[in-house]
Amino acid sequence: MAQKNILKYIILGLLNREDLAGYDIKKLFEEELGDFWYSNHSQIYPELRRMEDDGLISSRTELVGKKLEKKFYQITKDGQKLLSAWMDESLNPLVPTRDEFTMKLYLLDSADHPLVTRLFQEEIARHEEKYQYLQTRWQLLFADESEQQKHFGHRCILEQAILREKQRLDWLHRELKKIKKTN
Amino acid sequence: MAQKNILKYIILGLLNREDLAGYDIKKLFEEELGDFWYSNHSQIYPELRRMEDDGLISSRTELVGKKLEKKFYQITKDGQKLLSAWMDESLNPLVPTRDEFTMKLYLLDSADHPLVTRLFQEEIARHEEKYQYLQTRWQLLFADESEQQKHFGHRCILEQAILREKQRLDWLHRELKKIKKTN
DNA sequence: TTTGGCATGTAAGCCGTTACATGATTTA
DNA sequence: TAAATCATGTAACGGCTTACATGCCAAA
Repeated sequence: MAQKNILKYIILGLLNREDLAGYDIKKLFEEELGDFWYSNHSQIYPELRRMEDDGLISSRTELVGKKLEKKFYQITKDGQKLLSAWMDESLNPLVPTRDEFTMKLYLLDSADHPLVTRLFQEEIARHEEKYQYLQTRWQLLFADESEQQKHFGHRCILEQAILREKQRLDWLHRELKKIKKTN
Repeated sequence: MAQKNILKYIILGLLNREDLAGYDIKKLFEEELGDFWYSNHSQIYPELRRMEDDGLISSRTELVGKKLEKKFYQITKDGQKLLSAWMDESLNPLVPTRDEFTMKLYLLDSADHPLVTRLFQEEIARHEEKYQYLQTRWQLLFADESEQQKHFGHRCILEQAILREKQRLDWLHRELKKIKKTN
């Protein structure tokens, strides 16, 4: 059984707000949700088909231009029932994070190891980049105060992601300083 | 290809410090590393076998009691080479977190929804429990100052995990307060 | 003597990634 | 008109979880 198929419920949740095509869902993951959930299109399309077979969603086709077909899905009554059951359910157990940086640090097993500094610098650089990107995005989307109240969910995710990066960076810088002192 | 087989390198890193049996590795994941890496024993044992077939590790058997056999693995020269190559390599791209709580919150799409408060309370409760557990563990292991200098890696992981839980809890409490005000 | 922990495996199957594949539309 | 983006799929495979399975040892 492996993990619960949570993607299914997330798709239901998205379709519960508006009709979407597979491509739209993919875009949402890339541009809005990706920091807390992500699926590739190669997982999305087959899932949509299965969900339609199961009667959780239905589809209609619209033309883009003259030939290109876009398949919009809408949630059904059954889908809504299943969605609200999931919403009512208690959360699944926390899955353990898998953090390659921390494991490397753990395995070096000493603050003196010559690789430690480089490891920190690499981790700092990648989080710095991400942090900058997220900040730019926030400016773009929510700097205008009239937008503050709208997009509750989107803002919630983006701000959480920004905070997470900031806290990570702070910790990394603190630890690196400590390490440099002892050497 | 999916993900890189990082478990392999972690096992190598562990065996590079001391000989271990599969069960010992399992125990390490459960008691020491679990917050930043975890694998089930059903993944560990076959992996060890493959690694031995590939000449990265070798094994010897010791008796526990009169009949029970325990298979200790040690790292080979080839294993050490591969380990140090991995250590020198740059980190793999960050994998996106999958966070069911945040997705549910996102999908409720409003601070007013009756489920929001319950959702927060549930998330707070589970992180509170974890936080308490981790704190107890720190006390147990590192309260004695003579232990402070030892176990660099273990302490690093435990303290990181504690900080993460604390920051998460702080955020949850802050947001919950905000939400209650607007209602 | 029973219970819990030690110790090592195998099998089925889902989740997710990577790669393969194709074609239309829009934009620079 | 070329490049980027829109749009939808399939195939192969590895990682990981869950469940099945067995037996020994130590401690209460």
